[in-house]
Amino acid sequence: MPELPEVETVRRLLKPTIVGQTFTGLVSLSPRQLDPAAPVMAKALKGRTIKDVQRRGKFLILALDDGSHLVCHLRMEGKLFHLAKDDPWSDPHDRVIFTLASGDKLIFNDTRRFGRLWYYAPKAELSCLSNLGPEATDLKPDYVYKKLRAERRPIKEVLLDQSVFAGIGNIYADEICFACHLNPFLPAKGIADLEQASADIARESARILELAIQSKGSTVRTYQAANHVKGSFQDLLKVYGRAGKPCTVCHTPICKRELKGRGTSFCPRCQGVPAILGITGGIAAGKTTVCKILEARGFHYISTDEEAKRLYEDPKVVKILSKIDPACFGKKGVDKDYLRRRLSEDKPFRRRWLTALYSALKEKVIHMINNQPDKPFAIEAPLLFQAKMDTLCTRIIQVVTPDPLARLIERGSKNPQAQMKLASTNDWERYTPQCDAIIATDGPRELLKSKVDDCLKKLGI
DNA sequence: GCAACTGTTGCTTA
DNA sequence: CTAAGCAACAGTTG
Repeated sequence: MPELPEVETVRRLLKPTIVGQTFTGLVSLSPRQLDPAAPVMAKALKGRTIKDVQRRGKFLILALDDGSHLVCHLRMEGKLFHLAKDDPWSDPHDRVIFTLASGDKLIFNDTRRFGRLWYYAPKAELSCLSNLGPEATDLKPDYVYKKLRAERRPIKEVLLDQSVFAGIGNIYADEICFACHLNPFLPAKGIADLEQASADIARESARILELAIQSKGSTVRTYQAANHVKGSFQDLLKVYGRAGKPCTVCHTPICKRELKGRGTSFCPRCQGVPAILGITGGIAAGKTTVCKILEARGFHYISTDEEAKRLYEDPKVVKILSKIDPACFGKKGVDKDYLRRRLSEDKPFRRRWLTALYSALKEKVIHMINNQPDKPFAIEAPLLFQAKMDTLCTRIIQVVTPDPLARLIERGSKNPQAQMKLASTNDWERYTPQCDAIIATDGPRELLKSKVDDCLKKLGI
């Protein structure tokens, strides 16, 4: 449970139960998490009394009577809690058990073993804290402005940087961006009114984090804190974990896409994130035509079919796909005939191949969008839902045509029946309920243009 | 059963 | 130098 409010909650719970208690030793069940190693730490701690429990960013600090310190970082799922003398608690994920003179124990429990504990001798510099910026609850607008002014990284990435602001993690970074009406993907220096934004960030960080502390932090996932204390701030979150649900302010569906490997939730409308339109539908429905119209309206166009073709030239993707079946790649790229046969004959192979391909495709599309976070996009994706790109899109438009076969013939297709048969695996009708709008491409082109414009207006874009 | 996802961070690689 | 990717690890969810 590890952002600033959660760590502060642990500190407040811990302090009254362990201050005044004296260490007698420790049992380490996970050697790599201690620095220095367990025997050295045990010897140093023996006989030391806990004077205070402090916090710096996401670090917990036990100040000891001789001026030495025990510092703890919980990382993803670490828990540090007090155990009364006769409590029979035991758990396979207990990593360090500190024994106390009273018979009580201090338990460090950590399923994923990401957490760390450091011991610092008296007068030693607490080096694990030395790169921390100011507390996120106590920011000066001037400082924020100075830090952001020359910053090319996306604003959310900067918020997560502990050397700039200490204590903000993924949940609260998203919440702060929402509260400040900031596009989290935008380079910090590219924010329109940076002075205003800096003041907003200073104010909202403190407000949100302190509110979260009052709620004893956020308890997300099914995770139950070992100290029996559950936070309730998850109920007050406006964007984190709410992808697909309506914004509490404007009712636009909350979107989610990756930034620096972290899921990022946001309200496209409240936060001024340019629209990402998903254009889907069956074969020869007129998706490209609609996209061309959108392009003329200022949208950047991505064709997932084109991008998928290019993926086969990307050495990284080839490496991943080769693992599934190396024989798919000859000396000169993909062996198309062989691949086609495998895809049609071998179901498990097909599933594995397509998931890998879709995942790479989605990553590529996200990359393209994030590189131009101030531009709206139209993504043509016949298999939008299968490739799980639907949450990426602020809105999804389905393009339909009454007679795709006729359209194929019109286009001069050599074997329209075969193409229709091939395309039948895309059962796009199944996904109609999940689309925000439907555009029929029958009728003249001028009419289509006005249909597209009406649709944009109706969707509030 | 497999693949993707998860609250963090720091080290390696391009 | 920066930026991205991965590793550390274990569990849950679709």
